Amino acid sequence: MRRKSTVLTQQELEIMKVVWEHDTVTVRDVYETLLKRRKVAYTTVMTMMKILEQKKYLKKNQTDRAHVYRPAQPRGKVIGAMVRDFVNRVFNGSAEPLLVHLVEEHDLSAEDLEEIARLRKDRP
Amino acid sequence: MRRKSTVLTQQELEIMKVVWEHDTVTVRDVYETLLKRRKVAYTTVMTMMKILEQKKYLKKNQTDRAHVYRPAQPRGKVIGAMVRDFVNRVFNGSAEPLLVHLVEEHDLSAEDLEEIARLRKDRP
DNA sequence: CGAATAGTACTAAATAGTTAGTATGAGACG
DNA sequence: CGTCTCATACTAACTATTTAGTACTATTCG
Repeated sequence: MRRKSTVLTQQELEIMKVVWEHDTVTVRDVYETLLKRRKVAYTTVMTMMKILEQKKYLKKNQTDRAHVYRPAQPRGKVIGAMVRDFVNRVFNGSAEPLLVHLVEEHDLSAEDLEEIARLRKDRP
Repeated sequence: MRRKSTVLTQQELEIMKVVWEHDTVTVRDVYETLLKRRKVAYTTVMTMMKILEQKKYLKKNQTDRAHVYRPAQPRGKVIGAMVRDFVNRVFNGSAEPLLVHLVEEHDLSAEDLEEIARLRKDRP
């Protein structure tokens, strides 16, 4: 089936989170991790992981019995794309308004911000 | 049809952006604004606005000929909910990693951050 | 060996979201 | 007054995403 979304969809993200945590996984690994949180079928996880492979988020290599999957792209890059997509869609591409929301609605102190600012200065 | 998403979907957001810009709109107003950007049918816009009314994002009052819609919730509140949802889904609820992404991937200077921090200090 | 187990591929279908057509009615207007 | 225009309600259908069943193959193990 053709997929439209360029960034990860909700369920794809859930699976990628598990993959990034473990770095190297089988379908069973992901299945069992997800099962702890919610009911899901093994084949559902398999289907999603196949889609993720087609979309170049995962790569697999046949080790012995089961396929072994690993991330095809670093976490930071993928999440970064999601952030950029969100900023584009919701804030028409400008990050400042999002910052303001974060400061107002989450408990971010001035100190948090200063620390980030410091980090920014160190790596210009 | 039953809707699942609690926050605004992509197309719902596009329409709400137009509504917030104008504050008081008819279906035709929104339709014509959207048309400038992409092909869309009048009835499509109408359907979406009806859904938005059901979801309590819009309220309408029959003024004379056409229904007049206005936002049922302030922009900041709705966008804030979207930000919170995003932070929950992508960052498991913690805002700091999102901040780091914003700093690294968008062109946010240390000065920007300091200004936000100042704003934060003024309104604790 | 032969049954149970674990894995994959292929396929189907349910759910969510988006788009738009058709019927219908009320007011404008020649 | 009959017709044109614009608006709505209802409905249908398409696309995207998610979920999972079934058939088949290889491996394990008593």
